[in-house]
Amino acid sequence: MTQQLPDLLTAGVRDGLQALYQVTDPNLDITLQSTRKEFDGEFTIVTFPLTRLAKKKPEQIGAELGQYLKTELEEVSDYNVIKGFLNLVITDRYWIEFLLQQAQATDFGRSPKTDERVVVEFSSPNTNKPLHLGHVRNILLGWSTSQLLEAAGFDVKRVQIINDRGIAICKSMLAWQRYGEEATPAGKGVKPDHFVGQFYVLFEQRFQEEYADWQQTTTAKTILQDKNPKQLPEEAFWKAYKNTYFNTYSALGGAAKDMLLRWEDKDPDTITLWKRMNGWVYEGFTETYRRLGVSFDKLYYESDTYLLGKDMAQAGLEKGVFYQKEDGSVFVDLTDAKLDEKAILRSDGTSLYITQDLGTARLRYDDFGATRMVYTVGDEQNYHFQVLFEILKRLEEPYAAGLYHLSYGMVDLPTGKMKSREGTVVDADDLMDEVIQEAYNSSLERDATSELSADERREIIRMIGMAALKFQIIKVGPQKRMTFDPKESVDLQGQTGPYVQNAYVRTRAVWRKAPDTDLAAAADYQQLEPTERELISQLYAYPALVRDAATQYDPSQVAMYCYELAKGLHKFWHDVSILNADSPAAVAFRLSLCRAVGNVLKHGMGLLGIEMPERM
RNA sequence: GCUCCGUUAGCUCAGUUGGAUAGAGCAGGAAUCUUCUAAAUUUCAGGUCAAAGGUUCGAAUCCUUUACGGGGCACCA
Repeated sequence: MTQQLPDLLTAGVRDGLQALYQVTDPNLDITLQSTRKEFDGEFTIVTFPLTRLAKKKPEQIGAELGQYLKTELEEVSDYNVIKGFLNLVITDRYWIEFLLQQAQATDFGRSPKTDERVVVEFSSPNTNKPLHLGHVRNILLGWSTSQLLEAAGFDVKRVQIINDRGIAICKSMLAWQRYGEEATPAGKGVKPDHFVGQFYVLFEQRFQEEYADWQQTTTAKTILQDKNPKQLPEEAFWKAYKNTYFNTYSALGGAAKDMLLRWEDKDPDTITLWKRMNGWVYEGFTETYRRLGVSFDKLYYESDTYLLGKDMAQAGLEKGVFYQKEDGSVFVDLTDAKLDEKAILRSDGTSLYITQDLGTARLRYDDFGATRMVYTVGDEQNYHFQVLFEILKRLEEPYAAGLYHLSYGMVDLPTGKMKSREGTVVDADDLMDEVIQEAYNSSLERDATSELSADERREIIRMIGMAALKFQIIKVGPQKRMTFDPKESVDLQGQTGPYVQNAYVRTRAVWRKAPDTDLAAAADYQQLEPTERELISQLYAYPALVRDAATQYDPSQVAMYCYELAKGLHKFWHDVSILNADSPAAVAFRLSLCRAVGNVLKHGMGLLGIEMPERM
């Protein structure tokens, strides 16, 4: 049983083609796929592409090849042919031995560890407001991908870069300084990151008031007349003009910019205030991360890294990858890679966003020696990462071949885009509260956990709510833009986290009832029921699925797999009796099957950061 | 204007390197709890895979054009 079935079968097909038709093309691509549910068998060979080589009809090839494989391979018990499809049935003996010998292993699905190191970046918030639904998708995606890479054998380091400086945090600071009256989160009883966010919102409000007043001045009226060539309606014009107003006329805008300058000059009072307010934010973030069940190996702060990368700019110049313009600015020409010319340093020699990213990449390599780096960042930055990776490649950085932008689509609400200015942002903490409340409401109709303590029940309800939320988000492929309805779409039934949890709980319940069963009898089990055969072949596919999902950086595949496996378990549960089965062999075998399925469900959901309760 | 991405059932989503009659869940109709947890199972209904053309034995999948939606095109981040 050392050789995997797909390899064994394709090798068998090659042998068969040679024996039957004298075909020996080593480059021949044999199409092997898993058999659809409505047909008998577990693996299917597509014979259409073979017609040219064998010079026979697909049905005939299927029949001849099927007979050959049935005779030559002990693992193949039967076959059937439908048009150009040869469906192969694997013997019960093979499946039974696989289940009892391999699928019971606690490390089933895990690849052997290598010492290849990968850095996964995710979350990377700004420090001016609390985390919201968009961050939640980023965090769940980044976390589950990091788990997936770990299961695939990599040594994973999880990091985030915290955008702790800049004009945004200065707005919150200014608002607190002017209107906060020395208030503190503890004093107000508000979660500290939300507290800071309130001042960010307050700044925006005051700024809008100031802007509205200013629009009545004669200066403003002149501007509206002179600088509106497209004849936009007044409201639209002012909306478009807002940035210019902030930067040129606004007193509040000026004050915020002054604060940023003082921060850059390391003014002690400004730094003290900055540290204090960021401290509040980190306290709040820590709590949110804890509830989400994620953690990091290292945090990078933009205040430490925003000047990095100048040495990379210098190195690039020396290598001739970059060039300097007359005004002193440094550029890279990527037009031959179908990208643009991109600035690396300003004419005054200061860094840009991309410069910083070059420096940070190098810093991570120096910190961890990672040969791969994954950036979990929204798809609006696709172009930025193309440019970044291309530059790093040209600089011949040692990790350049292992860079990956884990790009994901925006999360929309049923009402449209989330917009912080319009107050339509779904807050991460509120969202978690809501789903857990929903799980609680739902639990009131049941009594399966009534004999447990209040604490234990609360813990189970928390797990169910979080599973619903996480599964809902992770099951959607990363690159896809998704719609999330915070009220209605957190279902607890059907294709959901709790559905999978329930399947696991069933596998545990049956074991609680029969803890001392002698499992040795399982080896005597002879004939598989259809649902058993289905479950085992699903288990069989798990290790390859984890590897594929990891190479594609796609946790949604694991989510879909867990759902399908849970569905198989539920059907099995409905169709056959476990503890009251006909023979001791059947009881032992089915208990073993339950254990293997339970292990895989727990492992797979664990990769997604979803916990499994013992009861629910 | 240039460029990238998306469009599959009323809604939310799957759909492997091109393969069988395009699949799930929710919502709607109908059944199934004295038996290992009914957060389950079974069943009915629901489709011009955005549109047109092309390649192929075979296209939701690859190519071209179009429509609609979104992103990106700073010495911003």
